[in-house]
Amino acid sequence: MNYNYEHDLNKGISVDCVIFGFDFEKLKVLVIRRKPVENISESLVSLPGDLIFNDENLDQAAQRVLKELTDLENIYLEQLGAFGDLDRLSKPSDIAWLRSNRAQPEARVITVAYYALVNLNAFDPKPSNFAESVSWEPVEDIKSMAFDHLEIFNKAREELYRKLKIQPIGFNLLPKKFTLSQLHKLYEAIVGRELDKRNFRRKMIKLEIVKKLDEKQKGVPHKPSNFYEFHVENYKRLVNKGFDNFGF
Amino acid sequence: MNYNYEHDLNKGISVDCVIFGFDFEKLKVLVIRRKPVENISESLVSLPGDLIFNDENLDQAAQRVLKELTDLENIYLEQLGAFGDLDRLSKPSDIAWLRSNRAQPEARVITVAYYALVNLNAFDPKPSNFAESVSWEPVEDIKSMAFDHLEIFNKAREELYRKLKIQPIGFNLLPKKFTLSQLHKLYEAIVGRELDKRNFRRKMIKLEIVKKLDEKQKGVPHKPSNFYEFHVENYKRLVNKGFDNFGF
DNA sequence: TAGCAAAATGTCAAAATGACACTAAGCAAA
DNA sequence: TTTGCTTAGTGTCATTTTGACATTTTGCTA
Repeated sequence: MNYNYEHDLNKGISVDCVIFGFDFEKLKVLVIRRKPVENISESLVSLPGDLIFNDENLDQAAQRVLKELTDLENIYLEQLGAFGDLDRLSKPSDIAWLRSNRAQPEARVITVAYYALVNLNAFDPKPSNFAESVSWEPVEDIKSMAFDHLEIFNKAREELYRKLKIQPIGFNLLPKKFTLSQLHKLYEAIVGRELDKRNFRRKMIKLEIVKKLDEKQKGVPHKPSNFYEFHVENYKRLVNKGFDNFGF
Repeated sequence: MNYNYEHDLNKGISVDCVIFGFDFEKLKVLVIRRKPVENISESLVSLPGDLIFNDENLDQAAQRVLKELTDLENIYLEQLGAFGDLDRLSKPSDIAWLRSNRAQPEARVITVAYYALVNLNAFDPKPSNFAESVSWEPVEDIKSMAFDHLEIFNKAREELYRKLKIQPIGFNLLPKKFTLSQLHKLYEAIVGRELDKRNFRRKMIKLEIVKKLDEKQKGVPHKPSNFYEFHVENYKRLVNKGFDNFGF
């Protein structure tokens, strides 16, 4: 799984991935802990990321690196942007790590960040390479990260929120069959506040992005919820077109 | 104006700028023509862009490069994203140019693109460095560009359109005093189709992003238009908050 | 069979949208 | 001085969308 000996490593460019998952309760983000170095005990979480190869596109690099560190693959990653501040690798604990992990630890490195939304239950992350552990952390618990990853993470959250306002969301985060309550919770988790249940359902139904199925929850100690699935046609159309504001 | 001997050039990372301007008629984009090399006569236009230095941030690099090539400065540039496809520098005419302009013409280079909207009349671009000429071209006339600049340009136009839908626009493209017809034309230029005049005015006024001034056009052979200015407070608030869809 | 828990549903007033056509003002030419 | 040209500016109405709000339904469990 280590390609370093077969490819020409680009020592000035890395990729980092912000992977959001949803467990029907909270919005979470996939983070790794790096294997400890020297006598540095501090162990900030980081986003999965690494240097790119010179013979791969940025998108491919993101896919590869994510796979190498967490074993997740075939995830639709969207680019968030490039981060290249001069001080992005300047925390003492990060410098120590770079010294023991990089051929040119002092090199200036810019990173291209990617983000994705996934159905948390459909993936089973496993740490490898320099990742000691991988875990899903509730987004609201993330207070600090290695490198400039907190900045990247915050940007990704903003982007997610911006996206939510102009197109439907959830296709990649929910199972094929889901309930409107689950979709509702997902939106609330991203928006960060309560949304009126009736108005939410009305909107989703009017936009025709969901189809009601002839199947209900079973074994729940309350009125069972109806299952829905996404109306793929309409969903995609709205992703492309965006919700209309003011006719344009 | 050539910093190359004072700074450490990063040979793997460049920046490119998509500068949109508006002349009250058409939406335009700032392009340069490179000084010709060898016996290559083909002269595709390009976006102003060049390699970055290792001691500057990406944002700074974009500002500097834009200044060096076109003499434009103090422009608020927003990042569009990174472009790093393996074949982005593979057109024959581009290879010839790289050979005569770059220390490592075969090097893999990714670029970080920026875009901005400016009041075309407030700037007077002047070519320098490897730019032979600089000009404003109507966006609809752009059919091909050097490198992968057409792809970058198209992405920038999409981004501009996306932006228009969720926040007010025009603050940087119009003079301090402007007429609602000018704003209307600007929107039509970006959206690419006609927008109902009355509904447009109603919306702008209701959003309170413009303030009516006590001043009219003079010397026009028709009913003079009233001048307006932006309501900075409300404008900024809406830029941050975005237009609401569905309460979130 | 009583109680619990979450699902599901409807109404109404207010605001926003979209479609649509005529009058007003200033200048220029006859 | 009158007529014509050109763009600015304005209002209405029917329809749709929003936002606020409370009760009933269903299935399970004790």
